[in-house]
Amino acid sequence: MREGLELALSRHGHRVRAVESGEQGLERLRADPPDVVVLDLMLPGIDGFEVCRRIRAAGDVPIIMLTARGDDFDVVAGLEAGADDYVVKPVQPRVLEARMRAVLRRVGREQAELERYRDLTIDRAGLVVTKRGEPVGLAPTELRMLLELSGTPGRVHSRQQLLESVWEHGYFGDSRLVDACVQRLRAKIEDDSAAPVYVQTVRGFGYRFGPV
Amino acid sequence: MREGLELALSRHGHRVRAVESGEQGLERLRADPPDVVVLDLMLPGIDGFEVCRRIRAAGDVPIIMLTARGDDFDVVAGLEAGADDYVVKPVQPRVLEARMRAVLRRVGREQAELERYRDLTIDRAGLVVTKRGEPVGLAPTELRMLLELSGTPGRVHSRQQLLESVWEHGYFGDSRLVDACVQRLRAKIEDDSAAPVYVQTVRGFGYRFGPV
DNA sequence: CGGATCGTGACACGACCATGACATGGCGCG
DNA sequence: CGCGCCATGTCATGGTCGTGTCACGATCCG
Repeated sequence: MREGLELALSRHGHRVRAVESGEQGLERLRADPPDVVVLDLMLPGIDGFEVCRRIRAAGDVPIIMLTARGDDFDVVAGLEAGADDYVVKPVQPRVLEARMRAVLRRVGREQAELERYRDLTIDRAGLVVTKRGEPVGLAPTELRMLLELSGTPGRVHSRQQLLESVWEHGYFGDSRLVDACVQRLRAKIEDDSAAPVYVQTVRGFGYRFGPV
Repeated sequence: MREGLELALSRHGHRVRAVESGEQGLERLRADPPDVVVLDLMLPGIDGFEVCRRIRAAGDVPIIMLTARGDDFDVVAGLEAGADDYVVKPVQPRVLEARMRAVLRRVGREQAELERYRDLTIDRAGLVVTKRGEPVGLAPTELRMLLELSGTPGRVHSRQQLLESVWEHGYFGDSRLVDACVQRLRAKIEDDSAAPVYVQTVRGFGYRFGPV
């Protein structure tokens, strides 16, 4: 069953690390904490409840328990031991995955695709930029500019390239418009706009997103 | 305690109807049978056992009893009166909820998986949306819009994407139609539509379901 | 030192969106 | 079959904020 679940979840894009006992699981947990733990109660060595309590004592990693069908005592004991949810065996990968997503959402750990650059994080899916955890209010064009530049960090983008990629409707105005936009962008994401860290000027050529 | 449980269970997506006496409960039961009854033994008027027997005589609604700690007599008498399970006071909402789910599963009435977002719960299987436990009357298009947005929380959906996914029959009208639909949706699920919590505007890009 | 390049701030126009009203059409109910 | 309600698409309005432009000052380079 373990191998079956590992295969099914892997095929759905999850990184799965399956272990064979509670001891291995706890060790693995210290080395590389996962986003969610799926814990069977039937274990060799220390039992599932004890594993659950130890995981809960060590941190707040969400836990989904696998229990035998109809064993109400296990369910209640499991939840009291600190589990976040339970799934009865035999388990369908689809159901387990739904519960995993629900639990992850509940504890607010939905794994977003976040890019981090020093104090700056960029969420391309949600179009949210945060600086030291605080969201930065970027205007649409400023945001497109940042996305374009940060899409290829370290590469210099000419003003003409930026005019075409950021201003989608073919634009043939003053290329100084790019300067103005960069300026406004810097004012919002840089600590000291006189010494920019993220959007750097390459005199005579254009702009570059750093640090590499 | 009644109000505390009502609040806690409502926040977990259950529709709760609390009453103050056995008579009220029995009356309510006839008018709108619930999926499960949580019944305290300490009641004004007719006592809990009698209420339990009458409920059992009227139908097969599952009953969970609240008993004083360690009172074995109550437990036995309660189960003989027809209760399906019991929980000792003081009761933790989490424990009660686990028992409720266990009992509902036993009688084959497990409710569908609910997604919770603050005061909002979404039942994708039953297509029911509730706000603070009260069902929200959404129009078909509004519901599809909410399901589409909340399917990938935190992700920005462009108006074009929404037109294609929510209005299945390829639609090429004014994309402002999306605005109107969002507006109507907000009026029903947001506390303050001027400061939306669930459906957020991302100026220049589209809409996003939050909270992140 | 002079010219080119870039940063900075001000400002006015316009894009973008919320909001409400209104016409239409579908569906249920009598 | 007719009526009425509700959902839906369209439009107009108003307000907010983003954006393009300009002028001036700072800075860098030859």
